[in-house]
Amino acid sequence: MAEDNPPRTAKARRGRPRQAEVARLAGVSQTTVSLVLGGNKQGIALHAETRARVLAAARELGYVPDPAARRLAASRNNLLGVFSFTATFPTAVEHSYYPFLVGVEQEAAAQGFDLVLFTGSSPGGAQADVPGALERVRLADGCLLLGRHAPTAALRRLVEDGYPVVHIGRRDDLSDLAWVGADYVDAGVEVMRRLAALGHRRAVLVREDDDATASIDRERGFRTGLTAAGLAGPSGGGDPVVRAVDPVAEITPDWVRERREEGVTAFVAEETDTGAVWRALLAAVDGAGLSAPDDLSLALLGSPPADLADRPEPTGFDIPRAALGAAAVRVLTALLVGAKADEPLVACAFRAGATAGPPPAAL
Amino acid sequence: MAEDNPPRTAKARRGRPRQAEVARLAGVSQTTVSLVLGGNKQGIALHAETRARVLAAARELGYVPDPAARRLAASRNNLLGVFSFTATFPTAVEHSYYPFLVGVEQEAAAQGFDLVLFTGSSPGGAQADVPGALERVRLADGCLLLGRHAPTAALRRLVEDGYPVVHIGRRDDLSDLAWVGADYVDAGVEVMRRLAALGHRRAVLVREDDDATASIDRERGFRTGLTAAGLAGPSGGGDPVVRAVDPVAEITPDWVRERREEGVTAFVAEETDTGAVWRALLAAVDGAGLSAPDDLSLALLGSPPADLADRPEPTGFDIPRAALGAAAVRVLTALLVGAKADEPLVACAFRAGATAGPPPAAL
DNA sequence: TCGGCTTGCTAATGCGCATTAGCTTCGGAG
DNA sequence: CTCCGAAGCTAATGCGCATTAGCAAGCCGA
Repeated sequence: MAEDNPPRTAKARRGRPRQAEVARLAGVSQTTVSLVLGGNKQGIALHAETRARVLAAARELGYVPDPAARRLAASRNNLLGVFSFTATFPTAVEHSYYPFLVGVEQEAAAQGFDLVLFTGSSPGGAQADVPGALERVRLADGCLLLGRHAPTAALRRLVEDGYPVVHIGRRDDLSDLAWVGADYVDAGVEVMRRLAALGHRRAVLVREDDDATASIDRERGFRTGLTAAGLAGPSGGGDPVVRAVDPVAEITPDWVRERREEGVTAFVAEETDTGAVWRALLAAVDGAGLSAPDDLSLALLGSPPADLADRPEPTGFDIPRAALGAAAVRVLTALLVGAKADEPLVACAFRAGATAGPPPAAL
Repeated sequence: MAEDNPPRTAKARRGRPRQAEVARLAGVSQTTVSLVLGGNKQGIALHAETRARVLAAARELGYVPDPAARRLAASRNNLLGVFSFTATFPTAVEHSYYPFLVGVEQEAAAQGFDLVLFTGSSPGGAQADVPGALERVRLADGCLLLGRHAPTAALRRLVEDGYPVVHIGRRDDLSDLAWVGADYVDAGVEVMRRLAALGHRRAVLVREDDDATASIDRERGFRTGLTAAGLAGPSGGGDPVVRAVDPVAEITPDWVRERREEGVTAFVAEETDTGAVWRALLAAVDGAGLSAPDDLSLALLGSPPADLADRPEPTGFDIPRAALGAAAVRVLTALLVGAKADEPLVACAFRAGATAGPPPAAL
């Protein structure tokens, strides 16, 4: 396979000029060229005229440093990795990491880093955890993790090696794993505070039967807010939190009516991947012949599913995805220089929406 | 596994493992490691067991090649660059490159390349045209370009150096620049063919007063299709193509009525960044008290603006953005192995939509 | 017995740059 | 006159890898 490429076409240029060629033109050494063009941060004495000659030569030849060589010599890549455990750009928009990436890219650019996208799954769909997949991220100076299904073992290994990793989304299973997350608790408290301010006295939360940290946090926010705002659950004494295994089957018009009879005027749902809980709640309220915000108030702990864009905007909060992405980058770059990041929680933005109002006077 | 690295703490392994460390673990030379991991394309004899030992050692240490070093030594590193001249992930959805990236990521993954996103312009707007910004892409084996405002000079330089670049979107200003684009001409012809098949005899195209290649191509598609389908322009003999400098001011209800009196039953608009032309046409038709597809037919050469999602779906075609991204990757990888790419045009998908039908019998 | 072949591996080199440790000169203090 | 230090520059080295040349055995036929 020894096809020698040196003898290119006469026209084809012999590559870009090197520092050595600039040096020859300027009558100095390559070292001097590097010094001049590199800004001479080490403060080595250089004659102004020499400097000028080098600069002139560089301009004349159109010299541009080779980024690969520069990075090799400086032993940094200026690359941040983004690893997601599903395709980073899935076709199904609802699972898209796009909003996070908006923030990631902005912050990375601001800090002078480029981004490398790794895909955890192979394209064919036969993505059964390619063994070394996660290891590839070492190519970058540090890496951001997206998605819930990070293989713990592979991850632990990276972390233990001292490789800088930041997980987007709260994550407590690996003690040394840095993460950033949305402050669901605080956001939930705020929502409950608003409901109380509107005059509500009794509320329930419908959530998935799931133990994702995000769900847990949202429930905690609800409960904390409930207490803090002086609210209560149904008068029957039942738990104000309902875990729905099958929302459609459990959150029925009758269920809504029963809760109302127990004095509940505010119904809160948590955001889920599919929006199933919120959807079920809306359907049940409709089915009961009621409507928000007149007959009762609805709130959603999170953002509504995209396909419900035509429905009235839910009262609740938005997860600041872009801000989370940016925060993750900041934590990561802090790790790169050995600093410990401070606050990993990013505040959610309260969304007034149109599904909550004062409770009906009748109740 | 032995802790015989003198200088390091037992705990902290400095940085990623090198080939030299893999070699030590496997009891071979760095050369052998490079051979094994590099696929040994030079066909040097290697014992299968040695190979296995090396692979095992590499896996154990989590070895990943350094892209910069690889690039420096071999001029390739399995990385494809994506460079855009505005933020790759802009907040404004209409300028989003997301749809392209879907295809780019899929195809790149399929071909075993990872992606480097070069953060071309900073979101803050601070570094409009950092001189060397484009040069950074040389870290990747080849690069995809997105966006219209690529600095021609910097680009020419890359191309002339033989660096593989593919522009997404037709581009003829740089003779040796490879590109992929949507086949607007063919798509336009198809739309006109359909209109003719529905019974229309006279049509007009409203377009921006703009010389973007995409606009030119769409107009060409319209004209070609008009002729091919045996259609004509207004009976008055005016040009069937209207360049609207200010669509809102020019495309009025009266204008629509006049064209209809000239026998025009099909009104075609081109897609623009803002959707202004299509919007103006819809407004004018409404204003004239007419409606599509009963009183006349409307077609849109391209996709409707997102905020008009609730309006009836326009008849027309969709630009296959994901397919374009994938095609761009294929062209790029072809360039990498020195092959010349064949067909840079990707077919658009006809969209039946709901704004076109047979012309009213009265006319 | 020996040259020639094959098999299996390694030493050495260089990619383009940044960095460090010098090596000259020259002016001035002693 | 020395001697010293600053000014002004360069040789040498290494970053991590791919690649080339070549070395050491083992084997075979003559």
